[in-house]
Amino acid sequence: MNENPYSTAVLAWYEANARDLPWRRPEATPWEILISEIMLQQTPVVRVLPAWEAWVERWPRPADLAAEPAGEAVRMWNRLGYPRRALNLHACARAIVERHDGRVPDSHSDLLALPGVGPYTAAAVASFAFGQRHAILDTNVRRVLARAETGIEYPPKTQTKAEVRLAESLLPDAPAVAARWGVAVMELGALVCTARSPKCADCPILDRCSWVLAGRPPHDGPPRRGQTYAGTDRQVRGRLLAVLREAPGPVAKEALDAVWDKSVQRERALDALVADGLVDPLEDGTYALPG
DNA sequence: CAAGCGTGGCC
DNA sequence: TGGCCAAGCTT
Repeated sequence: MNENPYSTAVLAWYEANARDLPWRRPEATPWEILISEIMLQQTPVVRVLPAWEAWVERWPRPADLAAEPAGEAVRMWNRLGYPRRALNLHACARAIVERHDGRVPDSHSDLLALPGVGPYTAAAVASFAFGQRHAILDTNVRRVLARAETGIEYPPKTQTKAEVRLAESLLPDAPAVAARWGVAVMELGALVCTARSPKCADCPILDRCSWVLAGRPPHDGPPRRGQTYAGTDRQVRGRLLAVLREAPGPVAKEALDAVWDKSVQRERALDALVADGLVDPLEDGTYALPG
């Protein structure tokens, strides 16, 4: 068998422990899987589940979403965070209709050309939706490989070429097995080999984990970058957009002004939202979600 | 390439 | 309590 030293154990563990997520079911369509992958970017599964259900019910095919104004996607995004992704998904739908006859493309390069689809998401859709052989390297896999292979607690802050090479070197040869392997390692990172308090007692490759064999040395080097939020433009953007999402139609400037005291920062945030295409300034001085 | 981009839950 | 973290992408 053309498998890496972990694959049998990890695949068996996945069979027994994988969560029953709707986008993993056999009947899930490539479009549904693409929606899930965009939603899951930097967002926990538990928060994605209800949003995903609502989206696939309302827009079961790319053409259904493509027929709507972008603002409807932003409104449906609700509080998932990073609302730019709603715009991206809407633009994906229109690109898929215009360039790919309404079907999610199956080639990695075509996927990569879609808005908001980067190397990870393109590989994930090609692998999970179409059974192709691509290295899956997300935050979960990076952490598992850092520990199991490299023997360090956390991967580098930014993804390195060495990590990509490592992930590729571990990829089973048969596409179907490779696809299974990719989702299995992700799941292992999500459920067992977690960032804080990993559940090593439940790990199927504990006896081969370089980090454990080295005595679980703590992370050294610079502290990992923390995200600040309170008081940032991001928080202001979030408040401004929330007002627009919750309103049935265009809102007056005064309603937006009420969400933040500091006018300079508030105006900067609003301008940025307009520049990003998330907010539409209307002729009469009111603001709306994009048409 | 490092910074910017939302939101909420957890320890 | 508050920093950390969550299936990244874009510029």
